[in-house]
Amino acid sequence: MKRLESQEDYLEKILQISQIKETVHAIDIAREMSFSKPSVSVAMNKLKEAGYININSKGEISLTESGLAIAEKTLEKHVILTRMLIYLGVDEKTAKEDACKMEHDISDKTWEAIKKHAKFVEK
Amino acid sequence: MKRLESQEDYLEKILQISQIKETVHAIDIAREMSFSKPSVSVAMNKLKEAGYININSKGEISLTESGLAIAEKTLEKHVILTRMLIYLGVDEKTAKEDACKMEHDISDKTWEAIKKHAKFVEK
DNA sequence: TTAATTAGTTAGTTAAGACTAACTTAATAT
DNA sequence: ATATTAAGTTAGTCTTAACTAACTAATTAA
Repeated sequence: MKRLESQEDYLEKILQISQIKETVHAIDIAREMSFSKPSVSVAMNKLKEAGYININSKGEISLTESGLAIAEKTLEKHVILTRMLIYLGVDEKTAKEDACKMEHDISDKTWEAIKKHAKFVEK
Repeated sequence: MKRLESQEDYLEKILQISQIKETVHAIDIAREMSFSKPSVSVAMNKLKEAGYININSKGEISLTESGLAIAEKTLEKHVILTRMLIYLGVDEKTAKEDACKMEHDISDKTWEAIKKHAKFVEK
């Protein structure tokens, strides 16, 4: 089964929320992403089915090992791409928006190449 | 009306075909993009509706002024992004694939910034 | 001249991913 | 105790964009 762009976005957001909040609920995601509750509810069940998250009886959402791996990789892409675009002279808002779209399109090979270059640029 | 990723891909492909062939037919696009004839037929009618292409009685497809503008910009992004990724050490096949996805995500602001940097790098 | 191929269209299907409306259930406040 | 609010689910709708099946129309070949 192919991994989907929207799933990466949800997993990334779960990780981000978990970094600033004790527990993550569907409603937090809905608010953060400006999506409706049903959209998030349905998406969470798909992520659960796919083995990327667990949801306990209190509705608390946690990333599984595989979910965390995707979330971390996606977030890393987001952060570094944003930084690179800002470095190139793009304003922060635009940089974040574009990075958020680009992060899903970049293959592992390209990502390694970009990271190598980013490391060089950062010095 | 928001411009769609798939439309940019179609317009770019029409431009590419027109650069190597006298006339462009729906069937050429279908073959080039590995899409079914009906998919292309429907897509072409939407592009016509939107004013991006004309289709004459022989089924020959031509870009309008606005369609050409989008096609050229998209193709430019494709070419330069591919070149940049190859420069960064990505193999050609991967570079082309990733560039084809990324080209739709990049805002005008970011594109200007990247081009400026690309110009610098090319020297 | 009839048969076969080619190009294009129409109708209907599927899938992802958003939406609203309306429901349940649980917690909170009066 | 009852009413309200909050969280989550279910059902059904919409759009985009692909698909197959089946059609028309025009060209080409036997």
